[in-house]
Amino acid sequence: MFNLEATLFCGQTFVWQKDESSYRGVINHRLVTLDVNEPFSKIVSDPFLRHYFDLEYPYEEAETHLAALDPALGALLNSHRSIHILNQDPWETTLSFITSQNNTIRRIRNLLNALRATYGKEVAPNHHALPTANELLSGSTEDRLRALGFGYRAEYLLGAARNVELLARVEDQEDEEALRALQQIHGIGPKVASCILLFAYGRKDIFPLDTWTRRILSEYYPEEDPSFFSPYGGIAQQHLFYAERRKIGLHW
DNA sequence: GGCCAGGAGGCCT
DNA sequence: AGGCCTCATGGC
Repeated sequence: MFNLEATLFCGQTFVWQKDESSYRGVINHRLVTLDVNEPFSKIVSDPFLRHYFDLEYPYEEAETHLAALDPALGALLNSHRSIHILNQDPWETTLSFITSQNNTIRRIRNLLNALRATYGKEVAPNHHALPTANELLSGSTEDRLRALGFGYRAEYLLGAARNVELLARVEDQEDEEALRALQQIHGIGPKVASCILLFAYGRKDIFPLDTWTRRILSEYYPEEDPSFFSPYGGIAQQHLFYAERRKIGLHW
């Protein structure tokens, strides 16, 4: 099928946790539990999960194209076979990546869990969904979000909630237009906008540039820019990032 | 062990 | 170019 472990823990989502027997995550107001030993039967047979895990996308085609660009990248793709780009909920992705800015993975997870527990619906015993934009606007204030530890990101979250209708239009916009539209939201810059497009809207050619991917590019592809990987920059970026994180043991 | 400075998958002014 | 919330981390 695909590499579930890499797909869930390559940095595109913060909602999944793993224990001895299962992967667990609340996505789109639903608790999903996958057996660690045999996760794919449930995924394949569930239309929502098929879409979430992007089963219909031709990854072989993309990976063949990328492998032809550079043998080292080809080897990487082969060893990861395959990282899928999730089709996540746009609003949840927006919350997640606004929270991620200038922050560590551990803290991002803790903050999002606090947001769930405080404002989200309990969809299963002890499992809360992320709050909807309306739930956040009706239940929270900047001060309350700061009290949870969001710091200066507090006003960004509320601003995004007030402008949630912008997300509905992205589906019909080209990449460049969508990037500009998302950045109209206070607190969403190029990096967060790119992550939303790639991880919620399946824009496979979006290559989010952050401190990690800039460094990776300058180290391994000093002569290139993200367009080198076009039209699969997002997929390439995910493999490069995952490999770099594994190399230094930053797995979470 | 305790303390503290710099950094963490940016963005705004 | 600086400042920003906060906190886990590593260096002393």
